[in-house]
Amino acid sequence: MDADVAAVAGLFADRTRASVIAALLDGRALTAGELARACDVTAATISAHLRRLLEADLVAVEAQGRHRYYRLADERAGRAFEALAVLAPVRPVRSLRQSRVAASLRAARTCYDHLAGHAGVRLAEAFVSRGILGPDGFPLLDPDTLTSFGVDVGAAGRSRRSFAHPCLDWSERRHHLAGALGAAVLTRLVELEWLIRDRSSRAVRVTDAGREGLRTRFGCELG
Amino acid sequence: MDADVAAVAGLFADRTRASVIAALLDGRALTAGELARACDVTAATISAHLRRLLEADLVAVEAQGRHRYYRLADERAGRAFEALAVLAPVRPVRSLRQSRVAASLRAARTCYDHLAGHAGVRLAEAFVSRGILGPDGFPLLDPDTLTSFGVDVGAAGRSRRSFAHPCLDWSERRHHLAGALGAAVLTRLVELEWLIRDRSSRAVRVTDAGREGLRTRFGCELG
DNA sequence: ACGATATTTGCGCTACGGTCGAAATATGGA
DNA sequence: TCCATATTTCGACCGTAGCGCAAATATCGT
Repeated sequence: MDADVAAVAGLFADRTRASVIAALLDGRALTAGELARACDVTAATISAHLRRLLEADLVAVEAQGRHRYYRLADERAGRAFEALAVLAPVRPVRSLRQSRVAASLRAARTCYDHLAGHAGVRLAEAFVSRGILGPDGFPLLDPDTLTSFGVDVGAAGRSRRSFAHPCLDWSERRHHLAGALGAAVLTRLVELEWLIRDRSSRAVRVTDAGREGLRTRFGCELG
Repeated sequence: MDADVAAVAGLFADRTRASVIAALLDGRALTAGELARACDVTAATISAHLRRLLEADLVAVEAQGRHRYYRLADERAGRAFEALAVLAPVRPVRSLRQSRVAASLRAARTCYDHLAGHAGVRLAEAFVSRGILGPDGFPLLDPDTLTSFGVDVGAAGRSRRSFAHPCLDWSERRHHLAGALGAAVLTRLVELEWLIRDRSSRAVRVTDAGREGLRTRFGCELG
Protein backbone atom coordinates (compact mmCIF):
# COMPACT_ATOMS: atom_id res chain seq x y z
CA MET A 1 0.00 0.00 0.00
CA ASP A 2 2.61 2.52 1.04
CA ALA A 3 4.73 1.67 -1.96
CA ASP A 4 1.91 2.56 -4.30
CA VAL A 5 1.25 5.79 -2.48
CA ALA A 6 4.90 6.69 -2.78
CA ALA A 7 4.84 6.01 -6.50
CA VAL A 8 1.73 8.10 -7.02
CA ALA A 9 3.12 10.88 -4.87
CA GLY A 10 6.22 10.81 -7.04
CA LEU A 11 4.07 11.92 -9.95
CA PHE A 12 3.31 15.13 -8.08
CA ALA A 13 6.80 15.48 -6.66
CA ASP A 14 8.34 17.22 -9.61
CA ARG A 15 8.04 20.92 -10.23
CA THR A 16 7.27 20.47 -13.91
CA ARG A 17 4.67 17.79 -13.44
CA ALA A 18 3.03 19.77 -10.65
CA SER A 19 2.85 22.72 -13.02
CA VAL A 20 1.22 20.55 -15.64
CA ILE A 21 -1.46 19.43 -13.23
CA ALA A 22 -1.96 22.97 -11.95
CA ALA A 23 -2.41 24.19 -15.51
CA LEU A 24 -5.07 21.57 -16.14
CA LEU A 25 -6.86 22.02 -12.81
CA ASP A 26 -9.77 23.97 -14.24
CA GLY A 27 -10.69 21.17 -16.60
CA ARG A 28 -9.38 22.72 -19.79
CA ALA A 29 -7.35 20.63 -22.17
CA LEU A 30 -4.02 22.02 -23.36
CA THR A 31 -1.67 20.88 -26.07
CA ALA A 32 1.73 19.47 -25.28
CA GLY A 33 3.35 22.59 -26.71
CA GLU A 34 1.26 24.91 -24.59
CA LEU A 35 2.17 22.93 -21.51
CA ALA A 36 5.84 23.04 -22.44
CA ARG A 37 5.71 26.82 -22.66
CA ALA A 38 3.68 27.11 -19.47
CA CYS A 39 6.22 25.00 -17.60
CA ASP A 40 9.25 26.55 -19.31
CA VAL A 41 10.78 23.31 -20.51
CA THR A 42 11.44 21.84 -23.92
CA ALA A 43 8.94 19.79 -25.85
CA ALA A 44 11.02 16.69 -25.23
CA THR A 45 10.88 17.20 -21.49
CA ILE A 46 7.15 17.85 -21.37
CA SER A 47 6.56 14.83 -23.56
CA ALA A 48 8.33 12.57 -21.10
CA HIS A 49 6.33 13.98 -18.21
CA LEU A 50 3.04 13.64 -20.04
CA ARG A 51 3.87 10.07 -20.85
CA ARG A 52 4.32 9.28 -17.18
CA LEU A 53 1.10 11.04 -16.20
CA LEU A 54 -0.70 9.24 -18.98
CA GLU A 55 0.54 5.82 -17.96
CA ALA A 56 -0.68 6.47 -14.45
CA ASP A 57 -4.09 7.52 -15.79
CA LEU A 58 -3.72 10.90 -14.18
CA VAL A 59 -4.30 12.63 -17.47
CA ALA A 60 -6.07 11.66 -20.66
CA VAL A 61 -5.18 12.68 -24.16
CA GLU A 62 -7.22 13.34 -27.27
CA ALA A 63 -5.54 13.79 -30.62
CA GLN A 64 -6.90 16.58 -32.74
CA GLY A 65 -4.94 17.05 -35.90
CA ARG A 66 -1.29 17.50 -35.17
CA HIS A 67 -2.08 18.66 -31.67
CA ARG A 68 -2.55 16.37 -28.74
CA TYR A 69 -4.82 17.79 -26.10
CA TYR A 70 -4.12 16.73 -22.53
CA ARG A 71 -6.60 17.04 -19.72
CA LEU A 72 -6.98 15.60 -16.23
CA ALA A 73 -8.52 12.14 -16.49
CA ASP A 74 -10.93 12.70 -13.62
CA GLU A 75 -11.35 14.68 -10.45
CA ARG A 76 -9.02 12.52 -8.38
CA ALA A 77 -5.85 14.19 -9.53
CA GLY A 78 -7.23 17.61 -8.72
CA ARG A 79 -8.28 16.50 -5.27
CA ALA A 80 -4.88 15.08 -4.53
CA PHE A 81 -3.22 18.26 -5.77
CA GLU A 82 -5.38 20.34 -3.48
CA ALA A 83 -4.78 18.05 -0.50
CA LEU A 84 -1.06 18.51 -1.04
CA ALA A 85 -1.39 22.24 -1.60
CA VAL A 86 -2.92 22.77 1.83
CA LEU A 87 0.25 21.29 3.30
CA ALA A 88 2.49 23.74 1.47
CA PRO A 89 4.11 26.00 4.09
CA VAL A 90 3.65 29.41 2.53
CA ARG A 91 0.45 30.10 0.69
CA PRO A 92 1.52 32.20 -2.27
CA VAL A 93 -1.42 34.27 -3.48
CA ARG A 94 -2.77 32.67 -6.58
CA SER A 95 -1.07 34.44 -9.42
CA LEU A 96 -3.48 37.09 -10.60
CA ARG A 97 -1.83 37.29 -13.96
CA GLN A 98 -2.12 33.55 -14.46
CA SER A 99 -5.80 33.43 -13.59
CA ARG A 100 -6.52 36.52 -15.69
CA VAL A 101 -4.95 34.83 -18.66
CA ALA A 102 -6.97 31.69 -18.06
CA ALA A 103 -10.16 33.71 -17.84
CA SER A 104 -9.46 35.53 -21.08
CA LEU A 105 -8.70 32.23 -22.78
CA ARG A 106 -12.02 30.89 -21.69
CA ALA A 107 -13.74 33.99 -23.05
CA ALA A 108 -12.26 33.86 -26.53
CA ARG A 109 -9.21 32.29 -28.13
CA THR A 110 -7.94 30.94 -31.37
CA CYS A 111 -7.92 27.21 -31.99
CA TYR A 112 -5.47 26.76 -34.82
CA ASP A 113 -6.74 29.51 -37.11
CA HIS A 114 -10.38 29.76 -36.11
CA LEU A 115 -12.29 31.22 -33.22
CA ALA A 116 -12.86 29.19 -30.07
CA GLY A 117 -13.85 29.74 -26.47
CA HIS A 118 -17.10 31.26 -25.29
CA ALA A 119 -17.28 33.65 -28.26
CA GLY A 120 -16.50 30.90 -30.75
CA VAL A 121 -19.18 28.62 -29.39
CA ARG A 122 -21.77 31.38 -29.20
CA LEU A 123 -21.06 32.51 -32.73
CA ALA A 124 -21.36 28.99 -34.11
CA GLU A 125 -24.65 28.56 -32.28
CA ALA A 126 -25.90 31.88 -33.66
CA PHE A 127 -24.99 30.73 -37.18
CA VAL A 128 -27.06 27.62 -36.63
CA SER A 129 -29.98 29.60 -35.19
CA ARG A 130 -30.02 31.89 -38.23
CA GLY A 131 -29.89 28.97 -40.62
CA ILE A 132 -26.46 29.92 -41.90
CA LEU A 133 -25.08 26.57 -40.79
CA GLY A 134 -26.86 23.27 -40.40
CA PRO A 135 -27.01 21.84 -36.88
CA ASP A 136 -25.44 18.52 -37.81
CA GLY A 137 -21.84 18.74 -39.03
CA PHE A 138 -22.09 22.49 -39.62
CA PRO A 139 -22.82 22.39 -43.38
CA LEU A 140 -23.01 25.87 -44.94
CA LEU A 141 -26.67 26.42 -45.87
CA ASP A 142 -26.71 30.16 -46.48
CA PRO A 143 -23.46 31.38 -48.12
CA ASP A 144 -24.90 34.74 -49.10
CA THR A 145 -25.17 36.14 -45.60
CA LEU A 146 -21.53 35.42 -44.89
CA THR A 147 -20.39 36.65 -48.27
CA SER A 148 -22.20 39.94 -47.81
CA PHE A 149 -20.59 40.15 -44.37
CA GLY A 150 -17.24 40.10 -46.18
CA VAL A 151 -16.18 36.50 -45.54
CA ASP A 152 -14.31 35.10 -48.52
CA VAL A 153 -16.46 31.99 -48.81
CA GLY A 154 -15.29 31.27 -52.32
CA ALA A 155 -11.63 31.10 -51.40
CA ALA A 156 -12.47 28.91 -48.44
CA GLY A 157 -14.33 26.54 -50.73
CA ARG A 158 -11.40 26.30 -53.09
CA SER A 159 -9.05 25.36 -50.24
CA ARG A 160 -8.13 21.72 -50.06
CA ARG A 161 -8.64 21.58 -46.35
CA SER A 162 -11.86 20.62 -44.66
CA PHE A 163 -14.40 23.30 -45.51
CA ALA A 164 -16.44 23.41 -42.34
CA HIS A 165 -16.73 21.07 -39.41
CA PRO A 166 -17.53 21.18 -35.69
CA CYS A 167 -14.61 21.23 -33.27
CA LEU A 168 -15.10 20.32 -29.64
CA ASP A 169 -14.41 23.35 -27.49
CA TRP A 170 -12.65 22.33 -24.29
CA SER A 171 -13.60 25.25 -22.12
CA GLU A 172 -17.23 25.32 -23.24
CA ARG A 173 -17.75 21.61 -23.82
CA ARG A 174 -19.63 22.54 -26.95
CA HIS A 175 -18.69 22.83 -30.59
CA HIS A 176 -17.35 25.80 -32.46
CA LEU A 177 -16.77 26.24 -36.17
CA ALA A 178 -13.51 24.88 -37.60
CA GLY A 179 -12.10 24.34 -41.07
CA ALA A 180 -11.45 26.77 -43.89
CA LEU A 181 -14.75 28.55 -43.29
CA GLY A 182 -13.98 29.03 -39.64
CA ALA A 183 -10.61 30.48 -40.55
CA ALA A 184 -12.19 32.83 -43.08
CA VAL A 185 -14.70 34.02 -40.49
CA LEU A 186 -11.94 34.70 -37.99
CA THR A 187 -9.96 36.58 -40.62
CA ARG A 188 -12.94 38.81 -41.37
CA LEU A 189 -13.69 39.45 -37.70
CA VAL A 190 -10.09 40.51 -37.10
CA GLU A 191 -10.12 42.61 -40.26
CA LEU A 192 -13.17 44.49 -38.96
CA GLU A 193 -11.44 44.86 -35.61
CA TRP A 194 -14.33 43.15 -33.94
CA LEU A 195 -11.65 40.88 -32.49
CA ILE A 196 -8.04 41.61 -31.56
CA ARG A 197 -5.59 38.75 -31.21
CA ASP A 198 -3.22 38.75 -28.27
CA ARG A 199 0.40 38.80 -29.34
CA SER A 200 1.72 36.29 -26.81
CA SER A 201 -1.09 33.82 -26.34
CA ARG A 202 -4.08 32.34 -28.02
CA ALA A 203 -6.34 34.80 -26.29
CA VAL A 204 -8.61 36.98 -28.39
CA ARG A 205 -10.23 40.15 -27.16
CA VAL A 206 -13.72 41.08 -28.31
CA THR A 207 -13.89 44.85 -28.86
CA ASP A 208 -16.94 46.95 -28.00
CA ALA A 209 -17.66 47.26 -31.70
CA GLY A 210 -17.38 43.51 -32.04
CA ARG A 211 -19.75 42.82 -29.18
CA GLU A 212 -22.28 45.25 -30.66
CA GLY A 213 -21.79 44.00 -34.22
CA LEU A 214 -22.15 40.31 -33.34
CA ARG A 215 -25.38 41.05 -31.56
CA THR A 216 -27.02 43.17 -34.24
CA ARG A 217 -25.74 41.27 -37.23
CA PHE A 218 -26.07 37.68 -36.02
CA GLY A 219 -28.14 37.87 -32.87
CA CYS A 220 -25.12 36.59 -30.98
CA GLU A 221 -25.10 37.56 -27.29
CA LEU A 222 -21.79 36.98 -25.56
CA GLY A 223 -23.25 37.02 -22.05
CA MET B 1 2.54 27.35 -5.99
CA ASP B 2 3.37 24.29 -8.05
CA ALA B 3 6.90 24.29 -6.66
CA ASP B 4 5.58 24.04 -3.13
CA VAL B 5 3.19 21.29 -4.07
CA ALA B 6 6.05 19.36 -5.63
CA ALA B 7 8.10 19.76 -2.47
CA VAL B 8 5.27 18.57 -0.27
CA ALA B 9 4.50 15.68 -2.60
CA GLY B 10 8.14 14.72 -2.36
CA LEU B 11 7.60 14.02 1.32
CA PHE B 12 5.11 11.30 0.38
CA ALA B 13 7.12 10.12 -2.61
CA ASP B 14 9.42 7.79 -0.74
CA ARG B 15 8.47 4.29 0.26
CA THR B 16 9.87 4.65 3.75
CA ARG B 17 8.26 7.99 4.48
CA ALA B 18 4.95 6.76 3.09
CA SER B 19 5.20 3.80 5.46
CA VAL B 20 5.84 6.14 8.35
CA ILE B 21 2.74 8.15 7.58
CA ALA B 22 0.69 5.01 7.04
CA ALA B 23 1.82 3.69 10.42
CA LEU B 24 0.71 6.90 12.09
CA LEU B 25 -2.57 7.23 10.21
CA ASP B 26 -4.74 6.05 13.09
CA GLY B 27 -3.50 8.80 15.37
CA ARG B 28 -1.21 6.68 17.50
CA ALA B 29 2.25 7.95 18.35
CA LEU B 30 5.18 5.61 17.78
CA THR B 31 8.80 5.85 18.79
CA ALA B 32 11.55 6.33 16.26
CA GLY B 33 12.74 2.80 16.89
CA GLU B 34 9.31 1.30 16.36
CA LEU B 35 9.00 3.16 13.09
CA ALA B 36 12.43 1.98 12.00
CA ARG B 37 11.39 -1.62 12.59
CA ALA B 38 8.03 -1.12 10.93
CA CYS B 39 9.70 0.31 7.84
CA ASP B 40 12.60 -2.11 7.88
CA VAL B 41 15.35 0.48 7.85
CA THR B 42 18.06 1.45 10.30
CA ALA B 43 17.58 3.96 13.06
CA ALA B 44 19.80 6.38 11.18
CA THR B 45 17.60 6.23 8.13
CA ILE B 46 14.36 6.64 10.00
CA SER B 47 15.84 9.54 11.92
CA ALA B 48 16.63 11.40 8.70
CA HIS B 49 13.12 10.83 7.39
CA LEU B 50 11.50 11.93 10.64
CA ARG B 51 13.61 15.04 10.58
CA ARG B 52 12.27 15.96 7.15
CA LEU B 53 8.68 15.23 8.11
CA LEU B 54 9.14 17.25 11.28
CA GLU B 55 10.58 20.27 9.48
CA ALA B 56 7.60 20.22 7.14
CA ASP B 57 5.24 20.08 10.14
CA LEU B 58 3.75 16.86 8.87
CA VAL B 59 4.52 15.12 12.13
CA ALA B 60 5.00 16.31 15.68
CA VAL B 61 7.26 14.83 18.29
CA GLU B 62 7.04 14.56 22.04
CA ALA B 63 9.98 13.38 24.07
CA GLN B 64 9.23 10.93 26.83
CA GLY B 65 12.32 9.71 28.54
CA ARG B 66 14.76 8.30 26.10
CA HIS B 67 11.99 7.67 23.61
CA ARG B 68 10.72 10.20 21.16
CA TYR B 69 7.11 9.67 20.17
CA TYR B 70 6.15 10.76 16.68
CA ARG B 71 2.58 11.37 15.55
CA LEU B 72 0.87 13.13 12.66
CA ALA B 73 0.73 16.84 13.41
CA ASP B 74 -2.87 17.21 12.23
CA GLU B 75 -5.39 15.66 9.90
CA ARG B 76 -3.97 17.27 6.77
CA ALA B 77 -1.26 14.70 6.25
CA GLY B 78 -3.77 11.87 6.54
CA ARG B 79 -6.08 13.50 4.06
CA ALA B 80 -3.30 13.96 1.55
CA PHE B 81 -2.22 10.36 2.01
CA GLU B 82 -5.74 9.15 1.33
CA ALA B 83 -6.15 11.42 -1.69
CA LEU B 84 -2.98 9.89 -3.09
CA ALA B 85 -4.02 6.36 -2.16
CA VAL B 86 -7.18 6.55 -4.25
CA LEU B 87 -4.95 7.20 -7.25
CA ALA B 88 -2.87 4.10 -6.64
CA PRO B 89 -3.57 1.62 -9.44
CA VAL B 90 -4.07 -1.60 -7.53
CA ARG B 91 -5.84 -1.59 -4.22
CA PRO B 92 -4.04 -4.18 -2.10
CA VAL B 93 -6.37 -5.48 0.58
CA ARG B 94 -5.52 -3.86 3.83
CA SER B 95 -3.27 -6.29 5.64
CA LEU B 96 -5.41 -8.15 8.14
CA ARG B 97 -2.44 -9.07 10.17
CA GLN B 98 -1.29 -5.47 10.38
CA SER B 99 -4.66 -4.18 11.47
CA ARG B 100 -5.07 -7.02 13.96
CA VAL B 101 -1.78 -6.10 15.54
CA ALA B 102 -2.79 -2.46 15.71
CA ALA B 103 -6.08 -3.34 17.35
CA SER B 104 -4.39 -5.51 19.95
CA LEU B 105 -1.90 -2.75 20.68
CA ARG B 106 -4.72 -0.35 21.31
CA ALA B 107 -6.34 -2.85 23.67
CA ALA B 108 -3.32 -3.43 25.87
CA ARG B 109 0.41 -3.02 25.50
CA THR B 110 3.50 -2.36 27.47
CA CYS B 111 4.98 1.10 27.62
CA TYR B 112 8.55 0.55 28.70
CA ASP B 113 7.89 -1.81 31.58
CA HIS B 114 4.38 -0.84 32.62
CA LEU B 115 0.91 -1.42 31.29
CA ALA B 116 -0.57 0.91 28.71
CA GLY B 117 -3.41 0.94 26.20
CA HIS B 118 -7.06 0.62 27.04
CA ALA B 119 -6.38 -1.78 29.89
CA GLY B 120 -3.63 0.41 31.33
CA VAL B 121 -5.80 3.51 31.33
CA ARG B 122 -8.79 1.70 32.78
CA LEU B 123 -6.73 0.16 35.54
CA ALA B 124 -5.20 3.48 36.51
CA GLU B 125 -8.65 5.04 36.61
CA ALA B 126 -9.92 2.19 38.75
CA PHE B 127 -7.02 2.74 41.17
CA VAL B 128 -8.02 6.38 41.44
CA SER B 129 -11.70 5.51 41.92
CA ARG B 130 -10.82 3.13 44.73
CA GLY B 131 -8.59 5.70 46.43
CA ILE B 132 -5.49 3.63 45.85
CA LEU B 133 -3.94 6.46 43.86
CA GLY B 134 -4.56 10.18 44.10
CA PRO B 135 -6.06 11.82 41.04
CA ASP B 136 -3.33 14.40 40.69
CA GLY B 137 0.10 12.98 39.89
CA PHE B 138 -0.93 9.47 40.92
CA PRO B 139 0.50 9.51 44.49
CA LEU B 140 0.08 6.18 46.26
CA LEU B 141 -2.53 6.71 48.97
CA ASP B 142 -3.36 3.13 49.87
CA PRO B 143 -0.30 0.86 49.74
CA ASP B 144 -1.93 -1.96 51.65
CA THR B 145 -4.42 -2.94 48.95
CA LEU B 146 -1.67 -3.34 46.42
CA THR B 147 0.63 -5.11 48.84
CA SER B 148 -2.06 -7.62 49.73
CA PHE B 149 -2.60 -8.11 46.01
CA GLY B 150 0.99 -9.19 45.76
CA VAL B 151 2.60 -6.10 44.34
CA ASP B 152 6.07 -5.57 45.75
CA VAL B 153 5.46 -1.98 46.77
CA GLY B 154 8.45 -1.94 49.08
CA ALA B 155 10.95 -2.84 46.40
CA ALA B 156 9.40 -0.27 44.12
CA GLY B 157 9.84 2.36 46.77
CA ARG B 158 13.48 1.53 47.23
CA SER B 159 14.19 1.89 43.50
CA ARG B 160 15.92 5.07 42.49
CA ARG B 161 13.59 5.63 39.60
CA SER B 162 10.44 7.67 39.77
CA PHE B 163 8.02 5.85 42.05
CA ALA B 164 4.71 6.61 40.39
CA HIS B 165 3.67 9.14 37.81
CA PRO B 166 1.05 9.58 35.07
CA CYS B 167 2.11 8.78 31.53
CA LEU B 168 0.06 10.07 28.61
CA ASP B 169 -1.41 7.15 26.71
CA TRP B 170 -1.38 7.79 23.00
CA SER B 171 -4.11 5.46 21.93
CA GLU B 172 -6.46 6.45 24.72
CA ARG B 173 -5.45 10.08 25.13
CA ARG B 174 -5.59 9.55 28.86
CA HIS B 175 -3.03 8.75 31.50
CA HIS B 176 -1.89 5.38 32.69
CA LEU B 177 0.38 4.51 35.61
CA ALA B 178 4.13 4.68 35.01
CA GLY B 179 7.20 4.48 37.19
CA ALA B 180 8.48 1.76 39.48
CA LEU B 181 5.00 1.14 40.89
CA GLY B 182 3.57 0.72 37.42
CA ALA B 183 6.29 -1.78 36.61
CA ALA B 184 5.63 -3.69 39.83
CA VAL B 185 1.91 -3.85 39.05
CA LEU B 186 2.61 -5.20 35.57
CA THR B 187 4.99 -7.78 36.99
CA ARG B 188 2.36 -9.02 39.39
CA LEU B 189 -0.38 -9.13 36.72
CA VAL B 190 1.86 -11.21 34.44
CA GLU B 191 2.83 -13.38 37.37
CA LEU B 192 -0.84 -14.13 38.03
CA GLU B 193 -1.31 -14.77 34.30
CA TRP B 194 -3.99 -12.14 34.21
CA LEU B 195 -1.88 -10.73 31.37
CA ILE B 196 0.27 -12.46 28.79
CA ARG B 197 2.91 -10.52 26.93
CA ASP B 198 3.28 -11.05 23.22
CA ARG B 199 6.73 -12.26 22.30
CA SER B 200 7.24 -10.12 19.20
CA SER B 201 5.49 -6.88 19.96
CA ARG B 202 4.44 -4.68 22.78
CA ALA B 203 0.97 -6.17 22.70
CA VAL B 204 -0.41 -7.69 25.90
CA ARG B 205 -3.31 -10.08 26.03
CA VAL B 206 -5.77 -9.96 28.90
CA THR B 207 -6.76 -13.49 29.87
CA ASP B 208 -10.27 -14.46 30.92
CA ALA B 209 -9.01 -14.81 34.48
CA GLY B 210 -7.49 -11.36 34.22
CA ARG B 211 -10.66 -9.76 32.92
CA GLU B 212 -12.63 -11.39 35.75
CA GLY B 213 -10.02 -10.60 38.37
CA LEU B 214 -9.64 -6.96 37.44
CA ARG B 215 -13.37 -6.49 37.65
CA THR B 216 -13.94 -8.19 41.00
CA ARG B 217 -10.76 -7.00 42.71
CA PHE B 218 -10.59 -3.41 41.44
CA GLY B 219 -13.94 -2.71 39.80
CA CYS B 220 -12.10 -2.31 36.55
CA GLU B 221 -14.31 -2.95 33.52
CA LEU B 222 -12.40 -3.32 30.29
CA GLY B 223 -15.39 -2.66 27.99
C1' DA C 1 4.95 15.43 -53.25
C1' DC C 2 6.86 18.95 -50.19
C1' DG C 3 7.71 22.12 -46.38
C1' DA C 4 6.16 23.53 -41.83
C1' DT C 5 4.70 22.58 -37.35
C1' DA C 6 3.75 19.41 -33.41
C1' DT C 7 5.17 15.67 -30.77
C1' DT C 8 7.79 11.68 -29.40
C1' DT C 9 12.03 8.88 -28.89
C1' DG C 10 16.96 7.93 -28.00
C1' DC C 11 21.00 9.30 -25.64
C1' DG C 12 24.27 11.07 -22.57
C1' DC C 13 25.09 14.25 -18.75
C1' DT C 14 24.37 15.72 -14.17
C1' DA C 15 22.51 16.27 -9.68
C1' DC C 16 19.79 15.03 -5.98
C1' DG C 17 18.43 12.01 -2.43
C1' DG C 18 18.07 7.45 0.11
C1' DT C 19 20.87 4.19 2.36
C1' DC C 20 24.02 2.45 5.89
C1' DG C 21 28.08 2.21 9.26
C1' DA C 22 30.32 4.56 12.75
C1' DA C 23 30.50 7.95 16.09
C1' DA C 24 28.31 11.38 19.01
C1' DT C 25 24.56 12.71 22.22
C1' DA C 26 20.86 11.99 25.64
C1' DT C 27 18.50 9.55 29.12
C1' DG C 28 17.38 5.82 32.42
C1' DG C 29 18.55 2.61 35.86
C1' DA C 30 21.81 0.06 38.93
C1' DT D 1 29.76 6.83 38.48
C1' DC D 2 29.02 3.50 34.87
C1' DC D 3 26.58 0.76 31.55
C1' DA D 4 22.66 -0.02 28.44
C1' DT D 5 19.38 1.71 25.36
C1' DA D 6 17.37 5.21 22.19
C1' DT D 7 18.20 8.59 18.90
C1' DT D 8 20.68 11.79 16.04
C1' DT D 9 24.68 13.38 13.25
C1' DC D 10 28.36 12.73 9.95
C1' DG D 11 30.37 10.94 5.83
C1' DA D 12 30.46 8.26 1.80
C1' DC D 13 28.38 5.36 -1.75
C1' DC D 14 25.21 4.59 -5.32
C1' DG D 15 21.02 4.43 -8.10
C1' DT D 16 17.48 7.04 -10.07
C1' DA D 17 15.39 10.56 -12.57
C1' DG D 18 15.11 15.10 -14.82
C1' DC D 19 17.24 17.78 -18.38
C1' DG D 20 18.32 19.25 -23.35
C1' DC D 21 20.00 18.12 -27.94
C1' DA D 22 19.29 15.74 -32.05
C1' DA D 23 16.72 12.74 -34.82
C1' DA D 24 12.53 10.27 -35.94
C1' DT D 25 7.53 10.34 -36.61
C1' DA D 26 2.93 12.35 -37.57
C1' DT D 27 -0.13 15.59 -39.45
C1' DC D 28 -1.55 19.72 -41.80
C1' DG D 29 -1.92 22.82 -45.77
C1' DT D 30 -0.23 24.26 -50.27
